[in-house]
Amino acid sequence: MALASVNLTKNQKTVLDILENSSEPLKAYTILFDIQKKGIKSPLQVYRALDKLIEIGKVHKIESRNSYVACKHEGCNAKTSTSFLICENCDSVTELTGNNLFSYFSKQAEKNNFNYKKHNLEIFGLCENCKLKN
Amino acid sequence: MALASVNLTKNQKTVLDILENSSEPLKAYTILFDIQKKGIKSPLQVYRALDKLIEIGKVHKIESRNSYVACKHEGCNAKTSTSFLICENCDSVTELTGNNLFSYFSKQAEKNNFNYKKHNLEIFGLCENCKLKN
DNA sequence: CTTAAAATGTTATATTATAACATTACAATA
DNA sequence: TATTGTAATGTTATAATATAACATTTTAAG
Repeated sequence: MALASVNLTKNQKTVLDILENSSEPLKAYTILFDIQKKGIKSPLQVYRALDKLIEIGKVHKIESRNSYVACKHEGCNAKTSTSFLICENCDSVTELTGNNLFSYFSKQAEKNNFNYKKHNLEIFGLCENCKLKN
Repeated sequence: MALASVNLTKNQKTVLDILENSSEPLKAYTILFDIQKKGIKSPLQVYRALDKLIEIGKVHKIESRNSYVACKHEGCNAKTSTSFLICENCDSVTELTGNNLFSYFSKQAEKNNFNYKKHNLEIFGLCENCKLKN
C-alpha cells in the first residue's frame, strides 16, 4: 500500500488541489463553483471528496466558519484533533502543531473525570501582518 | 440598568427557558418545533433570540454541532470565548471554567506572533458516566 | 408624552449538507 | 483473466441551518 496521497482519486485530487493553492480556507460551495469546469457538478461530489480528505488528514474543517483548509504538515497526525489561529481581520488561518496541547487538554479533562479523545481549538485574534497594520 | 436577565423579552425568555430546562444542547429548529405553541412561529424569531442570548453570555453555541446550550455560570464571562467537554457517547456537554485557559492560549498565540482575542475549544471524549458504563 | 433604539412578525430566500439509488472503477486474489 | 467485493462516482432530490428585507410594535430613557 502506497501513501494515502498517491491513492487519491480524480475528484479528491481536484478538491485537494484547489485547497492547497488557496491562501485561505474555502467553503464547500466556493470549491464547487471554482471547479465546475473540471467535471465536478454537484455539491455531493465536493462533500464526498472533502470527507475522504479529512479522514486521511490532508484537509481540516474549521467548524466556526464552515470552511475547509489543506494541511501543510507532511505527516500530519491531526486526523482527529485540530488547533487553529484565525485572524479576525484578514481571515488567514495558521495551524498550531505543538502537541503539548494534547497533554494540556488531557489534564483539563481529567479534572472533570472526563476521558479525553480529541479536540477542536479555534483561537481568534490578529495575525502578525494585521497587528502591524493596525 | 438592572441585570441583563431581568430585561429579557418574551421571545428571549421563552428560548432561554427551553435551553435551561434541557439536559443537552439543542438545535435551533428543535427549539422552534418545541415552542410553536408559545407564539414563536418562524426560525428567525428563534435565531434572533439566540443571538441576543449569546451576546449577553446566557447561551453559548457549540460550533461543531450547530447547537446551543444555556450557560449555568452565574456571572459567566464567556461572552466571547467558550470551552466545552463533549461526550461522544451521550452528547452531554460540560463547560470548562478555569480561565487559566486564557493565559495558556495567549502564550501559544504569542509564539506565532498572533494577538489572542478569544477562543472556542471543544474537547471530545467520554464523560464520567459513560466511562463507567463502558 | 416624545422619541429613538430595539424587538417583533412575516414572507421569502440563501447557505450548508445529506438521502437514495443506479452505475462504474479498481484492486485483490482464486 | 475472470471474479468479486469495496470504494468511488454521477445524478436528482431534499433536508437542515441560517439570513435578507421590510413594515410594524414595544420599550425604556429623557
